[in-house]
Amino acid sequence: MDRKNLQDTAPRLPIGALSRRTGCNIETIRYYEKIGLLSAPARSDGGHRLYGYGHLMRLGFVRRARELDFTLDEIRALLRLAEDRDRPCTEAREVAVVHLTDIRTKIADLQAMESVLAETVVRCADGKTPECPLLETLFGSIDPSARPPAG
Amino acid sequence: MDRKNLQDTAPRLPIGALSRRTGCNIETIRYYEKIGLLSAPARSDGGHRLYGYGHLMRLGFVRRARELDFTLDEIRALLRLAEDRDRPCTEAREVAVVHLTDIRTKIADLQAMESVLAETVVRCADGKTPECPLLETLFGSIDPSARPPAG
DNA sequence: ATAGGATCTGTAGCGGCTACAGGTTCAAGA
DNA sequence: TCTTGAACCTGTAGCCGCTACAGATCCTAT
Repeated sequence: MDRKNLQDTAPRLPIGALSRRTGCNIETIRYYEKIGLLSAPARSDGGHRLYGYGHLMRLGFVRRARELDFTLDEIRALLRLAEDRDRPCTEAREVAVVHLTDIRTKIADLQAMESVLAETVVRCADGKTPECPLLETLFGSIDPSARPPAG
Repeated sequence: MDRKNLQDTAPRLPIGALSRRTGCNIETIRYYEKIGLLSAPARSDGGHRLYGYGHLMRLGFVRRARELDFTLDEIRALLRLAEDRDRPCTEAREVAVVHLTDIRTKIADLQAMESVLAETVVRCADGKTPECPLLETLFGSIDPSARPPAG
C-alpha cells in the first residue's frame, strides 16, 4: 500500500459520492476542508468538488480515527506521520498511548458515575425512603472545606 | 429538610464566596444565571450579587448533578421536580434511569475503542510488522456497502 | 484618601460538527 | 434543445457547557 503522495489521481467523485462511500456527512467533509484536515480537491467547470482516490483514503482514515475518539488535532498529527515519514511507528504509537490513557480515564470516571447512579436508582425503586433518594443525594451537604476553582 | 421555597433568606454571600463554597467557577455561576438555572440573586447598592442559603443549596445540587454528567436540561427537570411537587420520586427516577442508560452506552462505546486501541498498541510494541499496525488499522479498506449519512 | 482585590457587563472562543438560506450547476428525460 | 429537480455551492449561525478576556466599577482595609 503506497500511502505517500495521496494527492489525487483518476476517479473524480463528487462530494455526495464521497459522503456515501465513507459514511461521512457532506457538511463535515466541507468542514474538514475548511480546517485543513482534507486538502482542497479539484473542481468541475461549474465549481463542484471532485475527489480522487487519495481523498477517499484520507477521509477513511479520519473517520476511523474519529470512531476511536481521536481528536482532530491528534488525527492531524497521525496523518502527518503517515505521509511524511518512513518509520513513523514509534511516534504514532505515542499518540495512541496518550489517547488510550485518556479513554481509560473517561471509562473510570463514567463507571464511578454509573455506580452512584445505579445504587441510587435501586434505592428509589425500594420505596422505603419517605424522601426521594435521588434528590436527597443531589441535595447533599455542602462541603465547607471545598477549595476554590483554579485561578 | 425543607427544600420548597429555596428563595432566599439571611446570609448574603458575594459571588466569590459562593464560588469557594461550592467549588463552582464564578463565570459558571453567572452563566447558570443567564440561562435561568439559578435565579437572579439580590444585589448590593453597587450592583454586586448577594446570595442566600437557597442559592447555595441549589448550586450544590447543580454541581453534584453535573459530576454525575446530567445535562443542564436534565438538571432543570430535576430541580423543577424537587421544588414544585410533593411526590417527585417516580419522575426523578425516570430521568435518572434514562441518564444511566446513556452512561452505560458511553461506557460500552469507550470500552470497544479501548480494546481496539490497546490491541493495536501491543502490536506496535512487537516490532514484528514492517508497517505500523496503528496506521494500517486506520488505513483500513473502505467498506463499499457503507450507507450514506442520515438525511 | 487610596490602593488593590473583587466584582460588574458584554462579547468571543473552544471542539466537532449540524442546519439552515439563498443561490448555481449538473444530468436525465421529453 | 429545453426543462426539471436533485445535487451542489458559499456563508453564517447554532448546538453544549463552559472559559477567557477587556474595560469599567465597587468594596474594604489601611
